Amino acid sequence: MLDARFVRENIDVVKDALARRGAAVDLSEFVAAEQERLHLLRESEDLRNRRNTVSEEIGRLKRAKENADHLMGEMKSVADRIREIDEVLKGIEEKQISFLLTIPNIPDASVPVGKDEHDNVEIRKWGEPRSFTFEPLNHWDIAAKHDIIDFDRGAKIAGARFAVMKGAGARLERALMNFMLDHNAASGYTEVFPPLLVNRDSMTGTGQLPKFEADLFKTANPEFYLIPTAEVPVTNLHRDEILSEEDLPLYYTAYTPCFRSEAGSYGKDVRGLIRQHQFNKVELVKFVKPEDSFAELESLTAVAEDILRQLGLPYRTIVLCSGDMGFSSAKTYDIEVWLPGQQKYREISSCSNFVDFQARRANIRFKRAGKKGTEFVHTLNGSGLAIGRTLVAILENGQQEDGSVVIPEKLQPYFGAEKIG
RNA sequence: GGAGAGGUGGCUGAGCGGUUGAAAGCGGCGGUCUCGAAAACCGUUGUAGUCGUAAGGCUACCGGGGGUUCGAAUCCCCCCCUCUCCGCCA
Repeated sequence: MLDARFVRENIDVVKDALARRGAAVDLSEFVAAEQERLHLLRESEDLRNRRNTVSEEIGRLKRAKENADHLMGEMKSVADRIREIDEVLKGIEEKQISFLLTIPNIPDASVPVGKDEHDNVEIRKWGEPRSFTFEPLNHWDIAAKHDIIDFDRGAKIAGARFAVMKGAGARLERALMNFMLDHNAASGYTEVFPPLLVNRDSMTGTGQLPKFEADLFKTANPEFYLIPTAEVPVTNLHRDEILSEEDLPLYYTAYTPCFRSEAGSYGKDVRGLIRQHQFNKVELVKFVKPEDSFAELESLTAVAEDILRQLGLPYRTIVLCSGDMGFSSAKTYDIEVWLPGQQKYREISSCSNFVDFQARRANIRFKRAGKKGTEFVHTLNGSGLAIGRTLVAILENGQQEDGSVVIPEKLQPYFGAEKIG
């Protein structure tokens, strides 16, 4: 969420920034409401001041056994007027907050301006896509050959876009989870295993709500939301907290299943493991001081990239253009892994700096030693990595002419074998 | 699921209708003392909004939301959370 005062004092900055995102937002109504709000706020506070003073006087009179009826009568009407104003004020504030909650973050100046994914800019590339002496298969064909992913039974027991991992497939899923967690922990991230169901406040804190309710799964009674990413519970770890300067930076890593209804994505990646309603992911989350956050984004992205290097999977890193970034992000790098089955780089990680956008929503602050007041922390996160897609990449990149799949060396101790088949 | 207890400042803990933004203690910060430190003593120590160039003023906040009242941390209603006991369960 953007700061109301910042918006009213920087209308043009906000307007320009949102235009770069392709979001044409009309701020005039907001600004008018803001003026009205400040006006009423002053009136209400003046009246309260009067009420406080006079009420004290009434107390004094009563203790002295003197009559205070005329003052009490006057204060009754003052109280009524305060109630009236506050009701209007409350209406304005609610409207403003729900408006601000739907305004996306301002892109950082270093983000390339662009309309959609075609305007993203590649900034790094690692590894060479392997040249095959045979026609490389899609992961679902490889999986079928070894009977390690059962899409049909996934559909039977749950529905479309659910899969059952089986035998070496299940084992590979587990091996990747442990490998990634160990890797991230060794990079200085504290491992956490959070709740997978969260309340509405948490979803609002990280920006999923109120705007993207349709993308989420939700329980009926009592009402909980299934997390679409560990970013939600882990970032909300410190919601409504004031951290001290020496606590920062905080680094967390978490494995969780992720649940996404992905409304509107139908027709895309209908086959295979790429787009599922439930998938596993290891996440990286940081809480940092504002002046460090862009350097912290670089180092976070480097940790995620290193996982792919350890696994020997070719990838490239792109910086998302202003029009393609997520709602809450100020700057995002996507890491894309090479998939021979598709002859394409596909997203396997998304690393973002949210600056103070989530921190303001979730009220996560810190206090500098020796300084008065508090500041919002900056939050960041990135996948490190999406497990299902990593598994896809291993199957497709490791496939051999005889149909077997070579497991990356660093993963073999976790997997317990050198190859599948 | 049933029964009970409770949620107050960084922490412990008083207050239960009128100088209470909140006693007291601990902690933190500054100072006196000391070669230095400890102890002791003195002072200070919440967050946010708003007005103001500033100094500072005002307003709000005692789990959250409503209500009663001239006035609420204190009274009433609803909700949330924590703890204890019983039941059930991995």
